[in-house]
Amino acid sequence: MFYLTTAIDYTNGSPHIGHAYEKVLADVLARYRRLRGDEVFFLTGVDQHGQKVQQTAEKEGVNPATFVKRTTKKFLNLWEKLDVRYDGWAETIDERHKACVQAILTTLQEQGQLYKKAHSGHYSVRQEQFLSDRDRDESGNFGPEWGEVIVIEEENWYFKLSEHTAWLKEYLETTSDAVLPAFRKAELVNALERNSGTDLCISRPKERLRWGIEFPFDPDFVTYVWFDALINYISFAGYRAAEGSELPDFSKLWTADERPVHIIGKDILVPAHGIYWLCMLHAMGFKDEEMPRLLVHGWWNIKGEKMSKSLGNIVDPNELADKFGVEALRYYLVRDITTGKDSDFDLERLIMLFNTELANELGNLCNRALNMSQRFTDGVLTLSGATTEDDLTLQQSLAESTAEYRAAMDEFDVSRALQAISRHVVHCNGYAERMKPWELKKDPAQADRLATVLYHLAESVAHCSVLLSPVLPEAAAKLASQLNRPDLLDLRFGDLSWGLLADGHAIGKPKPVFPRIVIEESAE
RNA sequence: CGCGGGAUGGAGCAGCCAGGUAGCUCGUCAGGCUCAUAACCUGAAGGUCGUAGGUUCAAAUCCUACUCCCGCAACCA
Repeated sequence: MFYLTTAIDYTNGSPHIGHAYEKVLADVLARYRRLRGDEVFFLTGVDQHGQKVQQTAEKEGVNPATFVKRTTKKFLNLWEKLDVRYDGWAETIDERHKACVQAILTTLQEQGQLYKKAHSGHYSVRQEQFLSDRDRDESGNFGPEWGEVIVIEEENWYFKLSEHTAWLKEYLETTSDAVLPAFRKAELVNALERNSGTDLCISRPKERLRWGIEFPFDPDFVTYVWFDALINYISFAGYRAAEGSELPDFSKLWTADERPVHIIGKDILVPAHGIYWLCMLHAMGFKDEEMPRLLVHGWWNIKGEKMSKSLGNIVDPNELADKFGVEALRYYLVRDITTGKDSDFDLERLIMLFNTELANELGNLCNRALNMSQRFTDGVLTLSGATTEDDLTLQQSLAESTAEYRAAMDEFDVSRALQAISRHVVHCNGYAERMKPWELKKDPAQADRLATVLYHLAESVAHCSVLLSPVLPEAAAKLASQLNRPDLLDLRFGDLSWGLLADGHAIGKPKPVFPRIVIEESAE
C-alpha cells in the first residue's frame, strides 16, 4: 500500500496557488501510483485549531467552530474543482482525531515522555503571545506593535524532545531517502546540530487558548499545534482508532515495505516535520523502517518575490481555474517547476505551455491523427501492412518515452515525465510529416501503407492518453473516448505494450481537447 | 566564519550527486507542408556554463577563494 499525505492547510484564510500546487502534486502522484497498479491511500485535510483561528473568529464575531466550517468549505470546494481526489479527509476538530491525540498524550505521559514546567518571560497582552529576543527592535526594546508587554510566569507541558535528537541524527545519517531532495536533508541536519538539547512546549493554558484539544490528564490545558496537527497523519490513518470509527486499517496503510510519503512545503521541514514529528513518532515507538519519507517541495514566487498577503501578490487558484481551465492549471503547476525547487509563477508561461505542449503538439496530433483515420479509412484501423524502419523507430520512441516517464515519476519528477511524453508527441508529428498519409491516400496501391501509418499515430495517441491521465484525468478521458476506447483508462502501466488498439477497431470522431488559450484583451 | 538555494546563448529552465562532443521550451531568421486547433515539419544564427585559481588526459559537473541575487528571524505551501 502506498500511503501519501500532504500538509494540512490552516483554515485561517483562503487557499492560494501554493496550497493548490501541493495538493495537485499529491493527486498526480497518487493517480500515477494507481496507474502502476499499486493500492493507494491519499490523505489530505485541514488544520482547524489554534490561536489565529480563535482570534480571527472573534474578530468576525462568530464562534471558532462556525468560522472553521466556513473556511474549510473553501478548501473542499477548491479540491473538488481541481479534481483532487483524496481517499481520506483530515479535519482536526474531528472527534476521532481528538481521541487519538489524547490517547497518545496519555501513553507518553505514562511513559514519562512529558513533564510540566513553569516558564517566565515577556508576554504581549495584545498579541497574546510570549516574545523572544528576536522580537526586540534594534535598540533592544519591544516595539509599539506589541502593545503592553509584561513579564509573566506560566506553566506548560513539555515533550522530552532532547531524548530523541541523538537517534534522529543517526537515523538521518543512515537513511538516504528520509528527506527528498537531498539538499533539504543537509539543511535539516545542520539545523539539528544547532538546535539540540531543548525540549518542546506542547501546551497552552486554557485561559489563553480555548480552541484546541484538551489534555486528558490536565483539563486546564489544550495542545499546541504539534500534538494536534502533526498527529493527523496517523489519526486519520486509523492509528489507535476505536471500533467502528470507519477509519482505515492502520497496519495496512503504514508499513515498512512501502514507507509513507509526506508531501510538505520547505517552510515546515525545519523544525516541524523534520525534527518534531519524527521524534514524536520515535517516542511513540515507531521504528526506523517505519519512518515516513518527507518529500519537500519548493515555492511559487511571483516575479522573483515571495508571495505574501502583505505584498498583495497572492495568486488565486480559483480565478485561474475559471479563466484558463482546470486542466491548464493542473498541467502548469506540475510542469513548470522541478519538484523540490522554487519556481516563478508566470501567467504567460502557463498560457505558453498549454498552447504549445498541449494544444499545438499533443492536441493537434490527436486531432490530425483521428481526423485522417476518419477521412481516409472511415475510422477503421487495420494492421495489414508491413512494418518499416520508420514505424519501428516510432515504436522505439514510444518505448523510450514511456520508460523515461516512469523513471521520472518514480522520482516524483512530474515535469520530466511530462517532457518525456512531449518528446514522443513531437516524434509523431515529425513521423506524420515524413510519411505524408495525405499523399498515400491518393494512391490506392498504398492503402496498406496508409493504414499502417494511421495506426501508428492512433496507437500513440492511445498510449499518450493513458500516460497523461494522472495529470489531466479529464482530457485523458476525452481522448480515450474519441478513440472509442474509454476503457483505456482502466489499464495499468504493465498493460502498456504496443497494440492497445485492435485490428479492425473503429475510432470515434475527433474534437479538439485542448482549445488554444487566446488572450483577447491585454488589459489588466 | 549562522544555514541553505541560485548564477548555463535574448527570456525561462534541465544537466552537476555517479567528470568525457553544452540540452530543452519560448523568442528570432530562412525554408517546407496542407491531414490538423493560423496548428505541423526542416534548417540556421546565438553560450569561453558568475569570477579567479586548483585536481585531472579531460571540469558546467569535483576542490578552494571571491562576487552578486534569493530564502530561513513576519501572515504563508
